[in-house]
Amino acid sequence: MGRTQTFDTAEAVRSARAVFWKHGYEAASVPALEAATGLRRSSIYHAFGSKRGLFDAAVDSYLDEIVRPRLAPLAEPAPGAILDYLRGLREALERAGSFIAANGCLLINAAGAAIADDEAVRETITAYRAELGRAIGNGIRAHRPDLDDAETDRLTATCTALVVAAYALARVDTVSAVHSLDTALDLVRRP
Amino acid sequence: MGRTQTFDTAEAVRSARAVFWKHGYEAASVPALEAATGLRRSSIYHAFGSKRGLFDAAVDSYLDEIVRPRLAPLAEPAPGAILDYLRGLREALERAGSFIAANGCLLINAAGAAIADDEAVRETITAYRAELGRAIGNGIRAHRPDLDDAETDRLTATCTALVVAAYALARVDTVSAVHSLDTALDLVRRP
DNA sequence: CCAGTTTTGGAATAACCGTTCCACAAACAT
DNA sequence: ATGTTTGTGGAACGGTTATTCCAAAACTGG
Repeated sequence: MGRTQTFDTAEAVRSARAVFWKHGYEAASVPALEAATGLRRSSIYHAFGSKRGLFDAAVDSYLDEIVRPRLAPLAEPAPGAILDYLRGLREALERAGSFIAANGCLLINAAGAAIADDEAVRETITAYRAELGRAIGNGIRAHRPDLDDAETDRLTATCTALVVAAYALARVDTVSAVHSLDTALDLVRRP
Repeated sequence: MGRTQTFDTAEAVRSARAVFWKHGYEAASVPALEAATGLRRSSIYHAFGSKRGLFDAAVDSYLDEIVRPRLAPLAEPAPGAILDYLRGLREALERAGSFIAANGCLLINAAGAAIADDEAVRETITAYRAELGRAIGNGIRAHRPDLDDAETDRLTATCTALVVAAYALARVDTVSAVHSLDTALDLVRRP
């Protein structure tokens, strides 16, 4: 073996994730990542290979620690889960201090940025959207077993798009973002 | 007076607009803007003051020449206008070579980028979303006079969000983007 | 305790960023 | 034709970018 790493990798990635989330990939400078993580350049490059490597780790961390915990309850056939999900997101978007209100979604932000020119990033975002859609579909099926397949699919597509739209505008227009989720809640509850 | 300008301002802005649209504000370098417009730095800075000044001109041009012509037909009480709008957007998103398919919406891309930290840009995007929502509302009222106010508002909000979501994912996931518009068409046509 | 291995601190790199400046070219007013 | 004003070409600016390199530090297996 050799010298042992003095920092906690997951914690460093979490700090870097906040920077990427707030500023986007291109505007997140290495000095800013150093400051946030408390690491020196050499440690970052040694551990992650490149700024891009750290970003990839941040995205994985984002999916595992932020996205999936939020979607997890939808996997179970609980009728109220979809409402809880939408209400939770709405509350997060409305709470002024919250990270998600100030910065939206790391991956949906990336979808409109230069980093999305990268094929691997595009695939990650596409897979994320698919995962979001499946989770919402599960939630809707559990809440509205009365709907037929076509109606379920339509409501799922609508609801997922409403969530995507809320994320896309979160940083810029809180009112629209929250309104988007209210509409989703309305549609899901509708007789 | 003095020496006359040798280039067409509107044409230069159009060229710059394409660069900002494709790469986003921060990733659009001044050399790239020089190459696209055919101007030298000095002419750009003389005419627009800064990279940011050129961006603002590009945004105005985007609204006047791209967004508003597309929304204009919705201002008149034509029942088919909303369907034409959604179908036109769908077609543009699906056509592989189209600029909008490759780059989405200049302003919605900006909403998730670092430039959105600027208050003036946020206001522009908020106003744009409002304009989009009003236009879609007009189109829906004309197409579905049977709906009451609450139903009209809900359908408008849903439809606008579906368009925003389509734009947000256009660069990354054409399938989802087109599906989002199909869902909008479906909802608008629904009995 | 020493040899081997890995991490860390810090300086150095070259390329690029947006912006400024100045001399020269070109047009209009007189 | 001359003086004045404005646009253009091109070099130069300081600052920042991501990345690399190397020597010193710290740990482990023998």
